Amino acid sequence: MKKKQTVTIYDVAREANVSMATVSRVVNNNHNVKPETESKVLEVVKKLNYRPNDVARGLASKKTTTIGVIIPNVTNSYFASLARGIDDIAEMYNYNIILTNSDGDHKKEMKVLNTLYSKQVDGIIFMGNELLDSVRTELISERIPVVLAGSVDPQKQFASVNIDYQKAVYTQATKLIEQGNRKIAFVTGGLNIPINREYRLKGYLDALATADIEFDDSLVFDVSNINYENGYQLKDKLLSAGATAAIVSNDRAAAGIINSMNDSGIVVPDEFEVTTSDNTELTKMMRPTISTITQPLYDIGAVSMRLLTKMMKNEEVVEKNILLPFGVDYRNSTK
Amino acid sequence: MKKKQTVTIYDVAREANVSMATVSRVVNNNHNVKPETESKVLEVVKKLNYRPNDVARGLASKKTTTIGVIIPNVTNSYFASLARGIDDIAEMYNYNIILTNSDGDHKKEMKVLNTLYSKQVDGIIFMGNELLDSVRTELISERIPVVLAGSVDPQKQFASVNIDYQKAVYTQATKLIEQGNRKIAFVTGGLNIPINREYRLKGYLDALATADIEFDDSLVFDVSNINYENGYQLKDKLLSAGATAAIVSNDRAAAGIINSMNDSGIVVPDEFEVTTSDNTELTKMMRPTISTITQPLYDIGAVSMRLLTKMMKNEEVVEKNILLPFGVDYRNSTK
DNA sequence: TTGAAAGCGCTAACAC
DNA sequence: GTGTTAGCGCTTTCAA
Repeated sequence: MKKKQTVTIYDVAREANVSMATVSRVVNNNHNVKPETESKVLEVVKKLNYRPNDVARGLASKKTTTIGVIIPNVTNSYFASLARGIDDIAEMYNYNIILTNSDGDHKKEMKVLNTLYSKQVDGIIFMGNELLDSVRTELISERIPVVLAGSVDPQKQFASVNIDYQKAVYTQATKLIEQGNRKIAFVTGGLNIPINREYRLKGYLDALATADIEFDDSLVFDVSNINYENGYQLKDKLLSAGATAAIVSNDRAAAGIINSMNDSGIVVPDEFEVTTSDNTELTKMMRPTISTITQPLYDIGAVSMRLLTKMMKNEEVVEKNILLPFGVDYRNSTK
Repeated sequence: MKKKQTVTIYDVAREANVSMATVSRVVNNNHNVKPETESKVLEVVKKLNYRPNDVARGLASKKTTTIGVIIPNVTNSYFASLARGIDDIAEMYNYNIILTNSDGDHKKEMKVLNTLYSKQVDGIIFMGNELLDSVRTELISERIPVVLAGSVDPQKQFASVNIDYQKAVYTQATKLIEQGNRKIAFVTGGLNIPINREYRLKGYLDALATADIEFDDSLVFDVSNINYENGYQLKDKLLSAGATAAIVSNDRAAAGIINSMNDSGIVVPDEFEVTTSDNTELTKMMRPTISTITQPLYDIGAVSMRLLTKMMKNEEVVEKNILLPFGVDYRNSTK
């Protein structure tokens, strides 16, 4: 397979009897070109089937119109939804995304950042549960715009787009309390992670405090690798801790808990209530359907990308830590 | 935010008292360099924190170590799994992927292909249900390697990685027939799509023929936009056509059918059996769990990428249309 | 084993 | 409004 012979800006210039600079102006919609010249150039562009080489452009202009997206795992529909929002807006602004999976592994994050920098990306959207110091340092080292999407940074060092997780959990917990639950389990994927420790857990604690319920730390379940299987395994512990409801921070884990309850004859929601937080499609497909925080996942991605375009173009950014509105849907896993 | 001052190969050369060519050789692991020279250069590289500029490299070498991945929708876990396999192998071979969503829209596919070509990608992995002629033409026009992942091309014009869909459906249908079903619905997302028309449907017909059951076309349900909701709506039609089982080509649609059956008191699998084909996580989370073809999704992506690396390096490719082994898992949506 | 030098295809001053 | 020209940072002959 022989590679196609490429048509360059020089070929167009020669054929149209103008200079390369003029062709460049036309191709880049620079208006300082006489209409007749422009149409002549355009004609030749079409005739020769000229397509600008973005790599050469990138080298000359130091802009690649490519951004890096670091995602723990595309296979996780929470992140996939964000990625979709990002890509759509990127396309709208003529950017492309280089997508890389990190598995939330800091070594991989470091490595990936380095290759993204080598590729001269114009900006970075970072998703991850945690921002290790080394990664943080690396992230600012190149001095290109960075936005955290659906990922919190308590230090607020970076621009970010999220919902108010603390308030969301507070709302869920309060509702469960109003329904008579006094022992509500809090199931989370690692309290070492800021989003869980600094926001979700606080929302839970706030609700308890408001209702004058004493905090019982045996009701906090810190499941480091939170997934369906681990959720499924959790049933006995939940029950023996005396919990009558659970606030879960991951849809698949919530599904696991519900299935394992039902599989052993415990009726959800009558005997045990469950709420979750991502509103992935799964929450509607499960029986019972799962009550959940409704996060605008696509929008979090979309807004992140929009914010990044502003930063890349040095436009004014009024608020760099954006909180999008959220909802709480009560479905059939709660009374 | 001022952009960081960049260290170039020239800086390293000067500081190490060698030529740019030598630095280039060292950085690229070209072995024709005296060990002492090499270590001296490496030292300076480290000291100056030199990082090669891939854009400049790409311009000079005409290789970007970046490939384009065209995917209908990352949000669909079938494709997300493929994408994950692709990215992992890409990383292993030091490639990055530019990911773009096409929604299976041919206009978008054309547009995206053009921007990928502008970005000088070294290869393309294409996913999509259908290969329109215009897209086909565009796909070969640039003469760079292309692999279809989880996407068939009856004309076998492109390299591809798939499973034997015909045989898979044949296996499922035969099993349902053995269990006594005579009226088996075939639910598919568009017979205009080759994979459904040329492979899946044929597998279904083969099974009927083998069992000497006459084909009844009122049992074929052509749902163009196949998803959970449309599956859910299908129940009445399925029942009034007299079907006692359904072979569905999409997990979410199968979930919809099952939920709607159960929601209206029809017991799956006792009164109606369902099989599906993607083995996404959902099939295990549903109650009843769904019997399904088990496709090695991750591997399809991984093998596609591996194949592409071979093509990009002009290595010999023994078989360009790869069929990976599949299985059929019988779970609780069948007797 | 090393260096010199010519590009790769484009943009961006700057000059006219 | 248009052209000239000097790079952008690197790879790759070719020659030594």
